[in-house]
Amino acid sequence: MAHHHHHGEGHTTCVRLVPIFNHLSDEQMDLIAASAHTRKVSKNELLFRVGEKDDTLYIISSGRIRIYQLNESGREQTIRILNPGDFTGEVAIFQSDKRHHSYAVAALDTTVCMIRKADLDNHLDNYPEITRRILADVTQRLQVSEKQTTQVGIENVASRIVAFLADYVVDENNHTFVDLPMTRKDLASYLGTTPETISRKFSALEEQDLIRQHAKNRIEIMDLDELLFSVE
Amino acid sequence: MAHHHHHGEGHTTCVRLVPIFNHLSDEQMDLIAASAHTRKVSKNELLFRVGEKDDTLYIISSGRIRIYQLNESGREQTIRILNPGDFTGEVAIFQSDKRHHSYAVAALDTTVCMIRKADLDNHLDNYPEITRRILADVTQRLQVSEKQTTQVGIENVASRIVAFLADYVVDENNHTFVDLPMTRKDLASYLGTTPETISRKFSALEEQDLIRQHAKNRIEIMDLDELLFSVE
DNA sequence: CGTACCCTTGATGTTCCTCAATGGAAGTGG
DNA sequence: CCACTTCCATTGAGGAACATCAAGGGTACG
Repeated sequence: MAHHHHHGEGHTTCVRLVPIFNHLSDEQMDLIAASAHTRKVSKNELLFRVGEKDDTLYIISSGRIRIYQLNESGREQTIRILNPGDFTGEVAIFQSDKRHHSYAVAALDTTVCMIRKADLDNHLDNYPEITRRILADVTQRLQVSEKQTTQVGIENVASRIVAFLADYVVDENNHTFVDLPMTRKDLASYLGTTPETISRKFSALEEQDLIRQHAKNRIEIMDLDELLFSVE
Repeated sequence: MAHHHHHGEGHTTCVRLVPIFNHLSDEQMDLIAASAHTRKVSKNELLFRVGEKDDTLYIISSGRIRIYQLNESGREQTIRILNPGDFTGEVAIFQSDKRHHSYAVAALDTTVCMIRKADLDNHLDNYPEITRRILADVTQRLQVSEKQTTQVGIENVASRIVAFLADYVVDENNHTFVDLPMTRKDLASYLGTTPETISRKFSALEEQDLIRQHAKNRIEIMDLDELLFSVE
């Protein structure tokens, strides 16, 4: 282990952070951490882009990564937001096509740790449970992605916004709040619409006294049930 | 093995059909087939529905299954079409929530073979490679699902249709054809639109001499590049 | 202190959905 | 095999939802 100390503590931290590894013993996690490398990505910097060859598993140590796709006219569809403990890089696992099909950009200054496929394969052989956990995670993501497709495909924008808000509510002192984890532009991209439409829908919900916009990204939900009902 | 012959040959057939098992030896596949059960589903019959508890892996032996979701107003979003050799049932693998989040309906008279989670877990323990292959498949499906989200989110209907057609082209005698694997209604559901809009877009493409509609589900592509270009 | 980006609101236009009517194909039962 | 029903596909008319273009003010950041 000692010869890896020059990498800093980041590896150990992020390996312990992520559910696919944290069933292992400390010694086992240290072994995995030893195979990891750290990369810092500044806000707005790309971690990878469409078409790039890559066989790396990325684990977010701190910060935030946004995964998106792009069409010919330049419009973005945000696929996923990665927070600390989340990982991506199924490209490294799915063998027959190792090119990225999405862009990954840092939404904040971010630190990721990376494990190369050769090392990961070793770990998977040694600890088959890791494969099971990755499978559980990817399966969960598939569910979320299919739900997103359905939302974008058959719900109107108001419904999509409300469904999104409902996923992010937290309760504080008998009040219900949502702290938006992204700008309206990014929210629009995630919900398959435009910032202008997001803005208008929020205003409309506020006029109906269903929500109240406090700070820019802090929204109070007056009555969640009523809000959900209003868009059916 | 002999005591399983009364199940018929279906099990063996479908276990051999599916890429997640066909790396195994005949004897190993026979063992897995022995744990499978067969179910016949008539056209338009549901295989499972939203909210049902279930811990089964379904492998399509023959026929076709359509997976879809439903919103409160009754609109359908088709998520996936399963053909022989395809499987579904990640619900059986992802542990924490074992309820279906989609409906599965037979688009044709269909035979599926089913493996229960307890048996599957056994197989996964005995042959870790199966987990890797399932992971590869789910990862691939995640890619497709994310692409579908992007299509539905930021492309107009004409683009979605053309992208869909491009995925299904086959060449015959110097002509390019697409045999639509479903009705326009189902295609509309898959593309997040309505049958009327599908119909109109096809007519428009035909007026531009980009396609020609022969039999109901047989479409000739006059020039694929031109067709792709026309919607950019 | 300026610049750039984000958010909001208005005016306008397009896309696509909804409702409705019709013709045709496929399936069903006599 | 034909009459009947049912579903599918097409086309039209109308309208709703949303995108686009444009301009304004607010805010963060160098």
